[in-house]
Parts: sequence; C-alpha cells; structure tokens
Amino acid sequence: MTSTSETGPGAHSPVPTLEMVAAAAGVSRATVSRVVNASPSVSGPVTEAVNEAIARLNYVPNRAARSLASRRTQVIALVVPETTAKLFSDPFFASVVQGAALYLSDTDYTLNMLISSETRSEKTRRYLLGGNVDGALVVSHHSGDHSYEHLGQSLPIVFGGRPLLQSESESYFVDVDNEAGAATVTRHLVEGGRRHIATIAGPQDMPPGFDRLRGWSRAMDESGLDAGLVEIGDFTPESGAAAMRRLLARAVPIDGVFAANDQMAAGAYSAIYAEGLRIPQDIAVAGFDGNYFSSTAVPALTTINQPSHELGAKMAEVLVRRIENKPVQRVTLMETTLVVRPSTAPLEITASQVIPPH
Amino acid sequence: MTSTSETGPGAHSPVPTLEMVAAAAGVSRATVSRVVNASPSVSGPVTEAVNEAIARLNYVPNRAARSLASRRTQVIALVVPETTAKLFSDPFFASVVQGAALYLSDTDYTLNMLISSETRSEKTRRYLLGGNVDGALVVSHHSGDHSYEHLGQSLPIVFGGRPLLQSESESYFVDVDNEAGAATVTRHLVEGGRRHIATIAGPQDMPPGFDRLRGWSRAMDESGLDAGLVEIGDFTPESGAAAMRRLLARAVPIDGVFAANDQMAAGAYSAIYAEGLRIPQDIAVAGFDGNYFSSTAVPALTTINQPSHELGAKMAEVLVRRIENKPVQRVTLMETTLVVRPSTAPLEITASQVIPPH
DNA sequence: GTGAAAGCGCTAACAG
DNA sequence: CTGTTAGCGCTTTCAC
Repeated sequence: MTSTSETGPGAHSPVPTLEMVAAAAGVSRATVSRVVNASPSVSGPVTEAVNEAIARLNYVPNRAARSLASRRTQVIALVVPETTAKLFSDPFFASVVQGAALYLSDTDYTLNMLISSETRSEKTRRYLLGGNVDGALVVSHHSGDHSYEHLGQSLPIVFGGRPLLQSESESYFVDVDNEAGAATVTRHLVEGGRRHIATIAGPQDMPPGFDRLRGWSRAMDESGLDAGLVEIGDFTPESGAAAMRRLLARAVPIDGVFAANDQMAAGAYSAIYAEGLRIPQDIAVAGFDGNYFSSTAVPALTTINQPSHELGAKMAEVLVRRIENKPVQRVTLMETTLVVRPSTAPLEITASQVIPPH
Repeated sequence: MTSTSETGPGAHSPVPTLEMVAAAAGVSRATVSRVVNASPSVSGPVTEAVNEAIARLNYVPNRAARSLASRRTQVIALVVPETTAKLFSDPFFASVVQGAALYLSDTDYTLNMLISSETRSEKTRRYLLGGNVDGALVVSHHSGDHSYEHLGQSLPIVFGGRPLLQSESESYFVDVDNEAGAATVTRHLVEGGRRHIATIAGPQDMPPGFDRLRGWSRAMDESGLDAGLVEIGDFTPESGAAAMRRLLARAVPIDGVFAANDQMAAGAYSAIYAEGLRIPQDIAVAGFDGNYFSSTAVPALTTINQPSHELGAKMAEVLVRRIENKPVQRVTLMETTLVVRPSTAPLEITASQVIPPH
C-alpha cells in the first residue's frame, strides 16, 4: 500500500496513443483511426505501414475515448432481474450468462453484468438509459417477466423467454421451443408402450408452464390418447410430489408421467416410491430442463435438454445484429433435444408379463 | 429492420449533459461535477440546487467522458482462464462470478467478464493493459494458475486461490482454507468412531490437492492415528473410483475415507458398492466442495462447504480496496463449513456389533 | 486517399 | 467555496 513507483519523473506514457502510432507511421491521426476501424478507403501500403506501427508499439485503442467520440459504448448489459437467492440456486442463469459471454468474446462488445434485485431496479433503469450501454440482454428464467419491456423503446433489448402478454409482443426474444420439446418427450413415452400418461404441469401463467402443457396435450391428442390426467405444480420438487400424489389418488391406471421440469419429476419419484411402485416398470417418468436433477436421479431421468448456452449466445447474437442494424428475426426458437435415460425404459422388455403379476 | 425513427430532424438531445444541469442550476459545470462526485467543498444551498436540477432533468453522467477525463474506468475485469468445456461443467465458477457481481452492484464499479480460452489469452492481456479496466479478478478453479501473475505489476489483480509457486507470492489472493477444512472433516470422522481413515487426495501440484492432504494428515496425527492410507486422484469421479479400489486392495482395514472433492467421493461410492460394502455402516465417506454431487449422492455425502459466493464477493472487495488505495491484507482465507450428512453416521449406533458380524 | 480541425462530456488544476 | 481553462484519446465532417 505504500506508494510504489509509477509516474517516475519524465516517464514516458506507458500506453501508446493513436497519435504516437500516427507519428511512427508517418501519417495523420485520422488515417490511423481509419485503419483501426477497417475503413475501406485507405491504400494498401499505408494500411500496412500503420499496422506495422501498431504492432511495434503494441497499441491498444482507448475504449473511453472511442466511445466518447463515436457515441457508441461497445458495451452490452446483461440484466438479471432476480432475487439473489434464486440466482444462486439456478444453474440455468449461469449457463445463459456463460453462453452470452462466450459469444461476445469473439466480438468487440463487452459484457456488463447487472444484478437487479428489486430494490435497485430504478438504479438499473437509469444506468441503462444513461447512455452507458449499446443494448441489453434480459434473462428471467421460467417467467417471461418483461418488466423492462418499456425500455425497449429507448434501447435495443433482447429477452430470454417469450413475453407473457400478447400486448407486449413487440419485443425481441429468444426462447426454447417448449411446446415442441414437451410433445417430443410425450411421444417418446407413447413409443415406449405407455398409454395412460399423466402430466404434472407448471403454473399456467408462465409461458413455459403453459407451453409445455400444450405440447403434452397435442402429442396425446395426436396419439389418440386421453389428455385428461393433468395436475398443476409450481416447478418445485415438493409441488411435484403433491401433484403426483393427487394423480395416484385418482382411481385410474397411470403408466407414464411427464413433469414440466426436472425438479417436479424428482418430487414425483418420491411420491411414486411412497406408493411402493417402481420406475420405470410401473410408471415411466420424464422431465424437462436437463439439469443435474435429471442426471443424478435414481434411475436417471429421461428429459428434454434446454440448450441454455446456445440460448445465451443466440440472445447476444440477435442483440448485436439489432445494434448494428442488420436484419434479425424478432422471435427465435431454440430446438431442444430428447435425452433418453432409464426412467422411461420401454414396456416391451416386460412383454412376457402382459398379464399382471398378481 | 427498415430504418426506424431515430434522429428526427431537430430532435433535442435525449440525454441531458452536465452542461445542461449547470445552466438549469445557474452554476458552472465544475460545480455540478463537484456535486456529482460528492466533493465536500460545495455549499449546502448550491448542492441542493444542483441536485434538484439533476433530479428534474433526470441527469445521468456519461461514463465514457468521465473515464476519459479522470483516467479511471470504474470497470473491473473478471478473467476466467479456462476452456469453455470446463467452464460449463463447473458450478464453482458461476458462484464466484455471481458473488463478485453482487458485491460490485453496490459499488460504482461494473463487472466485465472475459472468458479467455487459450487462443485468446494474448488478446485478453492486451485488453487488460490497454487501460480499459481499473483492475482484474482472476478465477481459476482448483489450480492456483497464476499465468496472469506478471500483469500484477501493471494492474491491480486479485486471484482466487493461492499461487502454486513460492516465488510468485507477491500477489494478492483470496482462498478457501483448504487445510483447515480437511482437518475438520477428518476430525469429524474420528469423532464418529472411525479409526482406519484413508484419504483420496488431489494432484499434489495443485494447492487445493496439496493443502487438503496436509489437513487430513494433520488431523490424523493429532488424533494419534496412522496417516499412511493415501491414494492420489485427479479430482474426477473415475480417478476417485480407481483410488478407492487401490485402497481396498491393500490388505488393511478401512472404516472411513476422506476424498479431496465431492466428485472423487462419488467415484469412491461406486468402488465401495462394487465390493459389496455399505456406506456408512462399513465405510464412512466424506468429500469437499459441497456441490450437488454431495447432496444428490445416496446416501447424501458429508462434505466441507466452500463459500464460493463469499469468495467472489471478497475478491471484489479486496480489489476495490486496492484500487482505491485503502489498506488490505494480501492474503485472505475464507472459512469453510462442515456439512454433516448420512454418509458419515457415527459407528456408535452399531455399537452392539463391536464384534465383526462374520 | 489523406489531412486538418472541431469536438464528444467530463474532470482537474489553478485562480480568484 | 466557485468559476475558468485546458485537455483526456479518439472519431468525423470537410476540404484538398
């Protein structure tokens, strides 16, 4: 902490400026600027000379000066409007952030992470509107929360997850194809020989909850099966267990369950085991998300994998295109993948037991 | 993507400048600047008038201009020198990043995440030295990798994890107290009645591997037990399983194992089960890290919890203090906590079986 | 194609 | 205590 040698007397600037490059290359500052910004209107020889000088001096442009002059910041905000508790417990966020950061590391943009728990949302808004960023990414898992929607008029924003309300759908967003994923995993259950397939749906006021139920229904209809076995949970394991108990309490046969996320599927496991039933022999179980709940469950859980890094990367890509006025689709849906695991092993292996054992 | 209304003809600047505030408050720009920067040398009435104008105009300072003039960026880089594969699979990083981001969200600093996979490390270095950030946080899980060490001379840096080499220990770092944690969990095993306790250590060229082995040894010595049952792994589940097999192959009794991380403990589980032994009845198992491997194992794994968010927050705190020339310790050790789970249930409940069952 | 000149919005001595 | 005066390092018309 004692002052260390820094600006010794007559010390030359440690960081070379554009002006120094210009002098070294024998051109004007404007020309160097053009080369740095890859302007097409600089002759070959001059470009070379400048690049040589840049390399020799190890020149790095000063972002602040560049931003100030160009009125562009080259900064993208990543807004996470969540309580810290939720943030800490959800691996999805981390993946999305990493995906976005990774994509941007290949561009000239820089990621600026803003955690905006309730109390500071006003501060966040002002920061965003204060000309500190060129655009913003808003990630709110599983909620479709677009409370930053109105900022979209002043700043390019890309949301993760589709908006809940129709009226808000002027916004750009990237989402996972929840409905298709749910339909796919449901079809997988059908192909495994299951005929009495229930679902533990998510809250119907959240897009993922709604869309996944819809996908299940569609697949059931298409397979000519009854789509009446529905119970609603809130995406927690406990709610999954409770929903499963309600399903089992209905006096109808059930040989398969699709839970709208892995946590609820984990809850369903315990309810099923509590009844002395077996997975997958008696009831096949499938989830959605593809997080560690699915891989560590016993037996491992069949699920629909969400491409969370790709989602983050895609959000960043869409935003950059918007900022640079390149054409982009307002809505991007990411494909999911089915991950088959023992929890949905087909019934055929027990074909010899078509007659119930007891 | 057709051009939308932006700069309408004669449109007034949407973002108020400091100059406009000065005019509105009837003072000079310098005075406004002083108020914004909380300089003590501005009279009460004037401060009030300026603040009123700021609020009325909804003024937000321009970061770029401020940085350019003050030669401070208010930006902190978070460097993650890892392959993307590792980054994506390790929950530790995410926690540290979140902790740092959360801490900084209460300050005037902003986090700038740099993912620096091998190929781009030169680009990263130049960026860091190009005056784009006020300081850097370097997080490299489990490795003590300080390849950015030499930058410490030009830029304040705080590392996560202690450096491997003695010679490099001029650097500031925050680390988990690996040795104390390992000793604590080992003592816990001893208190549970275990007497033949082995360890599956991590690589001895990584500080955490080394320190945790040391903690185990120390606790064993202090308890008067033999500290000879050591096998080395590489922190993967597979290596943990292999090490456990080697331990079991030694023709000596083993009733407890401390694995240097949860993944290796998970591997040990499978080797133990493969021998027809039971956890915890025959062998108690404990890990280190406190990630989901420990909570989802069956039986759930006793482990040492790493305060990863706190570590991230502390790193940020130390760095900010360095930047602002406030006193800070060069080394900060974070305390770990013991999480007791069924995998180390005490032997006492089977006290009646002091005589081996066979 | 290239250079000259005029700032971008703010801070930081220096006077007063 | 407050105003004046210079820039910070770069981009960007506008001439040449």
